Formats: sequence, structure tokens, C-alpha cells
Amino acid sequence: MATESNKPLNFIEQIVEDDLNNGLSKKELRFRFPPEPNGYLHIGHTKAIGISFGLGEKYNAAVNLRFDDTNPTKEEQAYVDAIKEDISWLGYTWDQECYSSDYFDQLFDWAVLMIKDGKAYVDSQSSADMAKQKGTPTQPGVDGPYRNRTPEENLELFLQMRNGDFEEGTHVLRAKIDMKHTNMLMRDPIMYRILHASHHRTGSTWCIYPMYDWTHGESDYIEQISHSLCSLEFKPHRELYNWFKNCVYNYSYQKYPKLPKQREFARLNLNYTIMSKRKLLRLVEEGVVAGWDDPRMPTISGLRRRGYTPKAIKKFINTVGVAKRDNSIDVSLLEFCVREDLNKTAPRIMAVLDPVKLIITNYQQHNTEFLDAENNPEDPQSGSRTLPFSKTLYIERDDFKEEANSKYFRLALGKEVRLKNAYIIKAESVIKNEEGDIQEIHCTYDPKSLSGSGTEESLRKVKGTLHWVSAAHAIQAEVRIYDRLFSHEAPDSQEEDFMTFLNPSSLHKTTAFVEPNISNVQPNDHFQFQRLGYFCVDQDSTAAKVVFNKTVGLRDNWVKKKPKESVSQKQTPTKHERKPIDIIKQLGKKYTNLPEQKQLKVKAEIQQLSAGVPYKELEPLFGTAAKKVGTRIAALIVLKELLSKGQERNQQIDEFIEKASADSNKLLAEEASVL
RNA sequence: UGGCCCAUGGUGUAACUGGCAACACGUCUGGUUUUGGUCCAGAAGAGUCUAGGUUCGAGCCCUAGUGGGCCAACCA
Repeated sequence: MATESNKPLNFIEQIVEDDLNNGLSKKELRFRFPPEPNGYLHIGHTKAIGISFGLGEKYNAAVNLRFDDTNPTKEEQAYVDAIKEDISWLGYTWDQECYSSDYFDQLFDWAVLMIKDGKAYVDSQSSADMAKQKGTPTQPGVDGPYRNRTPEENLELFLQMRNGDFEEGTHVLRAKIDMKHTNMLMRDPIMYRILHASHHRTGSTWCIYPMYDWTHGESDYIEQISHSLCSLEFKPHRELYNWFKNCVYNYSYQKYPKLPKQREFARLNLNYTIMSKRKLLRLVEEGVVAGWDDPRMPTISGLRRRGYTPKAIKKFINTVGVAKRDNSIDVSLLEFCVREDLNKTAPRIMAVLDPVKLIITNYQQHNTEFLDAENNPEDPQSGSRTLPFSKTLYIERDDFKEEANSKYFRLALGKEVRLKNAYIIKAESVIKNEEGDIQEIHCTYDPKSLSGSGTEESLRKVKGTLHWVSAAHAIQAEVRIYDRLFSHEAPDSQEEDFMTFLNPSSLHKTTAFVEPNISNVQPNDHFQFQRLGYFCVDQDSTAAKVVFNKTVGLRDNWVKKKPKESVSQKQTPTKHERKPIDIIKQLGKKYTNLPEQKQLKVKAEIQQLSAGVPYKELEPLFGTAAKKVGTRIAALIVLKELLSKGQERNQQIDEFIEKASADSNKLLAEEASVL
């Protein structure tokens, strides 16, 4: 608590704090998390969960878990169970487990009172006709023909609706507000529709079901929630929320004296993934992934199976903050959060994913040594284990090159390297097959160099350390390696269907050789495969075959440096230089606001910056991820420069230009029309 | 020819009722290291969308503009 208190408050905490200062008592604080049981919870929900449950923890207030189950055609008990499991796994406990369907009776009674008061009426038109009368955001609506039915008539029809006398779609109950209201939601919103569907909790008791707006606020009110927190897209609903709330308050202020307050925050967006339940459902239904808990899914169950920990997820949610502007968070932050947790907790083991045989020619044929190895250098409590070492080992194919420059720290012919927790070896020769692939690496070892032996030889510094396993002792295990599900940064917000951006190689299964200490592992045990990354045991594991999921790789500076080496031999002293693309983006951002004089200047600057930069590096500018008008204008300027320098047109370029020239923004269209 | 919300380094968030723009991720240096991990030390990168105004002083207040988002399901 003490550490929390010096953290600045986010705007929601500020609101709560203000209410507390204005006379709200701490005892009256009550929050809720209200999922619809029509799918699995995902990382986006975690933010909402973290906000409401976090507030509950901070103020020691109750948080209800409420299932918003007013649409029986989409909801299932299975989803209820999964949601409960996910929230529990995250480590939160709710006060009451509630269901909107528990309030169907109360809601009905209130609706009757509203009909009697002339605040609600039965409309008997088709939904198409109603939609016509509703108008558009820019055009006011008009009253429908049934709007002025008498309360008696409305009541009788409503009772008949409830009794099942009508077909679906023939009648609805609407609130009588204002068809000309600037807020579309206030144009006589529907309160009840007829649905002859069985509900997962109320069965066939009802054939009319209340709509979201006529349920949510009232449920908050019944539960006497003090702060009803939801995401930004519900902002326009707030006005209606308050309208309904005041209606029912007049009927029940003695029983329910406190009025809840809705406030909205920006939802979480993560790049390279999608966050809509409907779309996630499609991935499941079309078999793109193995299920809601496929480790590639952004669902909580997917992340859990992937090896993410509750602590890591909470840390992530805490770090992204709470505000009101649209955001897109980089997955690297999520990855950082798991690594941070797992680094402290995951025992280290050695596993070779892409093996090549290493034979120590001067090691005695049938000898086996058991060497000592630390379980986790970050955690002295974790103790140590023994590793069998013998003449024939496996190392990563990647860890050997016949010839290598001085930047390569691994094994090469004639070079020395340490085998982790074992000896220093020197590569002497290789055996290849007819195709020229390396079959065996032959090396010699220094018997006096054993790790931890304290000898002079053991203290020698060699540049590289490799992980390895003893061929005769290693256990084979299946390892599933995942990559991002989508190759596009924002697959969700494009004109094309998000499925077109699927990464075809998001799953790679391989058989690895793992040190024998894994014979007793259990599903969801976490490990660090040394030098490779964090892995966890999948639920598909059996005693006969262990299955690992790769959670995330280690941070790796080597892979980042590799391409540089090959691309340019020049050692350009580019100290702290910003990438041209970043500067271009930044310049573009403000372009539309600049006076013409300055625009010309900026234009010239962009041209200059893009000159000589390879297309590949500038490509992201033409991706549809460049949403901002300014960025797109900058991209066009760059494009003009590139095309004039002989860059060939491709599909991406053509599409980009086409889209831009059709844009409603004049500046953008003009710039594009030149090309 | 509408209403509402939003605008701070590449990304995400700070900056308490106006007072030197900070933190995290990412990037880059260097050091330690039997994981090219961790850890440690350091650096680059924004002058706060634009134009005005109020003020001794504006990221914060006001006006206008620009850009982005949401709203026209018998979904939630």
C-alpha cells in the first residue's frame, strides 16, 4: 500500500478519490466486472479486470462478477465457467457472482411501471421501418405510428409479448424519449425484444429479453455499484444509462438509495493481434487455431497455456496505464513483462532444438560423468542438479560454423568454446554427408578445464559458452515454437479481411533433445532453456512424451547485429542516429497543420531524408498501418522521390496511391494524383 | 450537413489547484558474467498537433482550426 501511494493516480482513481472527498463513504464503494458469456476473456479484458478489481483491492471494496446474459442466442454455460476460471487464475476474487438474468423479474416490473407512466410503448413495426424512422447521426428521426398508443393498450400488448402470444420480430418495447435527439441512442431505444430461445440459466421462463441499455445500468443500480467502469465506446450510452437510472430511481429509491456512475476509459489494443471476440471466434471456428486456448491466441487461456504468468500479465496491465486516448501497445512490452517474471522464477535446463552431433575425440568411450549445474543463478534458493556428460553430445547446429569472424562467439574450426557447466573444447574437424551437410563435429577437450574445479585451466576465459546435451542420456521432447499470429501490425483495422494477414508459419513443431532431468515435469511447469528462451510444459504432455510450448525467447542482441554485419561492411560511425523513417513519420505528423511555406520546407526535408534509403526500410510507410493523414502524405512524398530514382511499382505501392487519391482529404488526394 | 470523446519522444503513460517535460518499453554505448540472458553504468530521441489569446510565466486555461476515434444491431 505504501508503495502504491506515491504513484500518481490515473483519472479513474482521481474520480473515486474526488467522490470520497465529496462525502461518499468508503463503505459505499463497490465495483463490478460485467462480461457477456459469449466467448473467452482476452488480454484486453484484463485491463478492465485490472481496473475494477484493482480499485477493489486498493480501497478494500467489493467487486462483483456479473454475467451480462441478456442474449440467450449467443451465450453458454461453458463460457461462464471459462470466464470464472480465467479471473481466478489471474488471482482475483469477486464478492458476489451475479447474473443480469437474476434481475429479469425486477426489470419486468419496472418496465410495467414505465409503461403506466407513459415512458415506454410497444412498437409493432418491422426493424427496417424502425431503422428508417430513426434517421442518421446527421439527420433527426421521426416519430413512428405506434408511438402514441395509450398506456392501457401498451400494457396489454406487453403482457401478451411476455406470454408468448407473438412471433419474434413482431413487437418490441421502446422507451419514449426523443426521436430527434442528437444522440442516436436516445431515439426511443428498444428495451425488450421477443426471443423464443432457451436461456442457459432461465430456460424457457422468458420469451422476451431485455436489451443491454435497459439492463446494464439497472443491474449496477440493483447491486448498488458506486462506479461502473467500461470502455470508451460506451460513452454515448452514458446519457441513456442516466435516463433509465433516473426512471427506476423514482420507483425504488427507498430500496436502492445510491445511484451508480458510469465512467469510460480507452480499451487496450495490442499490435500484431486482434481483440474482438467475434473475430477470435472465427479463428476458432475456421480451425486456424486449435481452440480458444491455443497458445497463439490473445485469450487469457491462450496466454496461460503459452506460459504467461498472472504476475506478468498484472505487471503488464499496470504498466500500460489508464487514459482516454486510443492506443496500440507494442507486444514487446508484454514480452518484457513475462521475461522479467520468468527470469526470476524459471529453473534453467539445457535443451537442443536443432541438433548436430559433437564428438569429443579424446574423451573415454564409455565414460559418463555427472556434472553439477545451478538451477537458477537468479535464485540462490533453487539449488543445483547434475548433468550427465559423455563422449557424444548434441549442440545447436547454429552454434557451429566452419569459419567465422571475430564477432562470432561460438564454435568454429580451430576455435575454443566452453560447454556450459562442463569443459572447454576445441573444434578440430567435421564430417559431412554427400550433400555437404555437417554430420559430426569432432573436437578435443581440456580435461583440466572442468567448470567449478578451480584449476588454472578452468578459470581460462573463452569467448563463447554453449549449451549441450549428452546424446545417450537426452530425452526427446516435442517443442512447439510460436510466432505472431498475424504478420500485419494492425490486422484488425484494415479494409481487407483480417484473415488475409495471417502469418502462415505461426506454429513450428520440432523434436528436441532435452537433459534427462525433465522426467517428472507437470503441465504448466516453466523452464528456461538456456540461451534459447522460456518454455512451459503443455497440457498435451504424457509420461511417454513431454510437450513444451515456447513462451518467449531471450532478449537477443546477437540476431539484431547479424544483418548489419552482412549488409554493409562499412563501419559507419552512426552514433545514436535516428532512423530516417522515424523522422519522416514525425515530420508528416504535423504536415497538415503547417502553413504552405513550411509545408514546402518539410517536403524538401522528407525528400532529402528518403534519398538513398532502401525501399525495404521505408516500406512500413506504405502499409495500411499508416493511418494518419500526415504520415500518408509524407509517404507519398517519399514515394515520389523513390519512383523518380527508379524504384519499381508494386502492388502495395499501387494500392497505396489508389487509396490516397480517393481520400476525402484534399491535401492527400492532391499529392497522390500527381503519381 | 449532427453530437460526444481524444491529441505529450518510435510505443504506452506522468507532470498534484499554470513554475526547468519525467518514467517504463524499445533503440544505442560501455562494463560484469561459464546463458550474446540477467545485472550495472551511460547515451540518443519530444519542446507537448497548428494559429491566436489570457498570464511575469501555458503541455495544463480560453477561442478557432487540423487530425483521430465513437454513435444510424430486435448485439453487448
